[in-house]
Amino acid sequence: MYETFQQYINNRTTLTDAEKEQVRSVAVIKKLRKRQYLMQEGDSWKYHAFVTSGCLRTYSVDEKGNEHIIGFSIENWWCGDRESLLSGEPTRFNIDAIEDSELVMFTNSNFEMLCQTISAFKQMIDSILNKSFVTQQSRINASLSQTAEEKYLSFIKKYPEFVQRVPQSMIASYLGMTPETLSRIRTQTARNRA
Amino acid sequence: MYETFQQYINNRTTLTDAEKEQVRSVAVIKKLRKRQYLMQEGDSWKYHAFVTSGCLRTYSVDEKGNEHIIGFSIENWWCGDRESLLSGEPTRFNIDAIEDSELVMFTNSNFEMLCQTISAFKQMIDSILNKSFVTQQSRINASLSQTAEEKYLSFIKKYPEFVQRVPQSMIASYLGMTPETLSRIRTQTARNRA
DNA sequence: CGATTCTTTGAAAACAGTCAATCTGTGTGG
DNA sequence: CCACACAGATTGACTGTTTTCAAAGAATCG
Repeated sequence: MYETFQQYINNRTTLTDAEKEQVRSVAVIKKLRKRQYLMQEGDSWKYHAFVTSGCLRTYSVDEKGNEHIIGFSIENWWCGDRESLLSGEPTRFNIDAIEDSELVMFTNSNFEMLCQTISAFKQMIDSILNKSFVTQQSRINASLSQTAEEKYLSFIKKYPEFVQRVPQSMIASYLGMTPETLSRIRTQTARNRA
Repeated sequence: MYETFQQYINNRTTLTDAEKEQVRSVAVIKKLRKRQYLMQEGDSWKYHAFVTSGCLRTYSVDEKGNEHIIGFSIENWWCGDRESLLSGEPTRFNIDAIEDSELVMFTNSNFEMLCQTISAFKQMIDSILNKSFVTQQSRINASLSQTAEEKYLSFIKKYPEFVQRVPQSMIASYLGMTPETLSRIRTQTARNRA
């Protein structure tokens, strides 16, 4: 529902009614069924996508066929592939829906037009990119400095909402371990708490 | 030398002489001796720093005292901590010089002033942040999907200049392995080539 | 040269991955 | 409403990789 995206904007910046309407006029609603792809490896990605409901995952597939989850996107998150968007090259990643989902999408050219005409909009987007950068840096630091158990404990602390909604095997993939390892970590930490 | 930074700008955008002068007028040159800190854990970081010569590393130190290298910065790279810059919180990271180095620095407020007054400058900075984001995402994907050996081979392919300049133990830290493991990987791959 | 730093090597221990079997819960069709 | 199928989670035994600790060997710098 577009209302979710409107709320998101209202919480972050102030636009005039005309500007709000300008944004809305170029937004496209997209619905995805569970397991449906938003983007597949090899596609050329030219959008900015905002999740209003549901949950998606972005992942790569290596030569052995193993999936590696780069990120999850639930309501009020953006998703897509900046690499392909910037370079124009086909994407190395896949995005599919873990739950039935709804998105608000903008083509890149419309999105850039919005950024150029509405400076408050541009500022909001800049701020989001800055925060995403910091989040990624934290994840890199975590991957270097934490043990498997610490990674899991940090994850459930930082993203408790995902634990409920995302299969454990996908959380394992996001954390860079096998589902078996994560399962053993969980029984171990549960034992230690008791 | 400021000339290096001027060249960097010239290669990426076009500024009028007045704009160039405006940038130069707020730039501060900083020299660092090898092993000297640019930033220490707990500092509050309020700059944008560009390396004109030398080499620096950004790293965290965990509870056990182990260092984990988040990144290297050589000439024509930026360095600093966006997390502290955005949040105002003290930084979790350290930056020090691996070689005698020279930087061009801007306070955050001067830097924002430049972005606001010179739109070409702002565009250049936006483009850099976008590219950094993509680079970070690649690194996250690599950390999830590659074996230790693959990580090392990708690294020397992507950053051959670092291999010459940075101690192996620091490359190991950057790649998330111990120096011993990296050393063994190197002798192994050398054997396989022969 | 002497001191320091970095790299290599070895052996043992800790850790995570693989493969296979079993268990659990959910949802669907008969 | 039950039984079955299926996806996901757990467990066990085994293998392989990486870390740890310790010591010896290069390389670099004042």
